[in-house]
Amino acid sequence: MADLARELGVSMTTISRALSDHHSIGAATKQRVLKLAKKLNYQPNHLAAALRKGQSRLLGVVVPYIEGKFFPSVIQGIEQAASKAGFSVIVCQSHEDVQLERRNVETLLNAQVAGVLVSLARNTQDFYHFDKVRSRGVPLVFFDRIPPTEQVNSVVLNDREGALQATRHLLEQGCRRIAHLAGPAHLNIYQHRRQGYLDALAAYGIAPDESLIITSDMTTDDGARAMRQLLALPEPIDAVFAAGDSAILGALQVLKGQGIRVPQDIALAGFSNEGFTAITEPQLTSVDQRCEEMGEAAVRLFLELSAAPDAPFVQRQVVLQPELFVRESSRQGVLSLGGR
Amino acid sequence: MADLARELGVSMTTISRALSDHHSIGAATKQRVLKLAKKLNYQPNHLAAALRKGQSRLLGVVVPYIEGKFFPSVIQGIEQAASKAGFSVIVCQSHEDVQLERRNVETLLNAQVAGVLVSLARNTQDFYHFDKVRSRGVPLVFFDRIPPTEQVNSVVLNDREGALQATRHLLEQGCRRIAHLAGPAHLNIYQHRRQGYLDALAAYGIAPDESLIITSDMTTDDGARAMRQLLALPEPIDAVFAAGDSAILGALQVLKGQGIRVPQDIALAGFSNEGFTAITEPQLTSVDQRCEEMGEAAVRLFLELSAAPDAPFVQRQVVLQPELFVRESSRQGVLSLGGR
DNA sequence: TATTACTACACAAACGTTTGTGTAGCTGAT
DNA sequence: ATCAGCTACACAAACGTTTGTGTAGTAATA
Repeated sequence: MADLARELGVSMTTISRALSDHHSIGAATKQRVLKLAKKLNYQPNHLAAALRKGQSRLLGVVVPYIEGKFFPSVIQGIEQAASKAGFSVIVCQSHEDVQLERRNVETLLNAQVAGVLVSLARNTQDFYHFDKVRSRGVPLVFFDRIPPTEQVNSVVLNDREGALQATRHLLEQGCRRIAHLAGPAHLNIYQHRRQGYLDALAAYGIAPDESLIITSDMTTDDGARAMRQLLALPEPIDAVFAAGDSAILGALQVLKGQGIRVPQDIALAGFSNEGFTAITEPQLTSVDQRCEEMGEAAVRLFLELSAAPDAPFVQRQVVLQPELFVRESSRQGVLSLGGR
Repeated sequence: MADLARELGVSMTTISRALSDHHSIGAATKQRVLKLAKKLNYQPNHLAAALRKGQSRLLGVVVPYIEGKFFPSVIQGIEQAASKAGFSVIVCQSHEDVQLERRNVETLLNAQVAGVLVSLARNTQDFYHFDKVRSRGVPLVFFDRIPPTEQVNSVVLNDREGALQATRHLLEQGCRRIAHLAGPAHLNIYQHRRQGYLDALAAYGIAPDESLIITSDMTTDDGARAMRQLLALPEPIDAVFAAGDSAILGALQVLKGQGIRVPQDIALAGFSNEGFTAITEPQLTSVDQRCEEMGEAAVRLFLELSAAPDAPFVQRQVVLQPELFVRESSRQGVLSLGGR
């Protein structure tokens, strides 16, 4: 900047204001500055600016992990929206551990991020570590896995609706004894998916049967275990809706191992629309989570918050609508061909 | 820091040096400073330090994308090793686009990252945008997809060895007409995999047949297309080795669609050991890439480089050994059962 | 004519650290 | 007695921006 100022015979103030399009700089001067900046290949030092302004162009993201489809896709969406707004993204993983989550939040604050986007770790039950974020006036947005009670800004999928769609779909296929593989109840998403399952049953006048609802951590193994348990029931089931695709995959593997036909004998539906749902045989019906939209929405929310830094807190929540992808594991055509 | 200095009646210099364990500060003073810092919950402003030192505790990473298994896992490894060394990671995607890659590198430099780790975009053919990184004295490490000719520090998989193992395995199963689905030749990895394939054939005294080598972008569709092309050959093949798992998946789908038995009629092997290789039927044999080790190695290399900032440039390369995961799509037991 | 308002710019302080240089007292070797 | 080499600390200048305040000159309004 000093070079530019010297070259043009103006002060650094003028340079700075010209570059940031300040109103008190004449259009002609702005042009001259911009042109010379390009010519000298001037690279602004964001660090200095951040230091002075107490705020950087970095956006901090904390996720439990970045495997599978969901979180990478959300991050993808975040990245895209953020870079459009001139922000860079810094991603941390909590590895499903509150302690690491706390450390991550500290790290991000120390990096003077402009905002923090968080999806909670599985075992996060208290939320004091986020107070510091708020008290520093840094916009805070939760996505997907959000604190159950706290007053926070968040963007979530309508998990209940997704589960309801999937379960209703199974009902429409003629299934009546539908089991549910549920996830840890203290995570909002699993709670809502379970509720959607129950609501769909209720709409068909079916009383919920607790022995058909199996709660676990939703891994493939958990799904397999649960499926075996369900097969051992005296009265056979005719469908399974799982709150996650890994679990339903485990279930599918058990069924195939025992020669039980899917969907003819038992229909399956999962949640997340993971990549492998289109690879298994039969392909798995699943609820798509609008991952990228979720990322974009989170960034949008952040931008709104940071546009009005000290506006009084108003809780905002964006709710995305899921979409059911019907595949072979539950398809009607196949069911009727199965001659049930 | 000013608070600390005032409280203890010393200068800020002393505080700063005490905190960074400078030799010219007495042990007693250091203790006092550290204790008070903890008590007042002093949070260092890394930005200011970075500005002053011209270097932050951020590590920049540029990858083509973060889907599938490979890059997320590498990033995982990077993250782990970096945080152990007190660095945070900032990830950018080039989306396989040189232009974006260039922009990403600029962004990272502007963020004053301490180092840059890069895996090249598919269409990156010139490397001027990395000169700026070097000229600023910022350590630069390439991983997996590296510039073919340039003198650079890098960590790569022994792709040739992996391909050789896979092809030799197919040969050991009795296959003799083995096709190869190759990737873009200007990317080192695909070149080496192709070479490994050729070397394995040579070791068995088999002359390469150009009509059996099909080059593409290695998507699932590409794999399917290639498989159809191979099936149309006058002389039938008995195995396919693909330089990527997506392509071999496409091939598998075509084979199953046509009722051709795998591995009895045609054996398959892929590369990457993607998650879905254990889900398909039959499960797919594939070469594992040691993703996390690659990330760790890249960080280690970076740390070495930044430990000796202005040492004369010595090209360093870490070569990781791949591991072949043999699964049903190529298993001997099944082959012999197939009665060939 | 006086007041206000706007344009166009410069001065200099601030952001929170790090670090080269300076100083003073002390120890041990020459 | 002198010098070198240590320890232990303070001063003040940097790092590259942003921004409140000040100062002119010009135009519009009262």
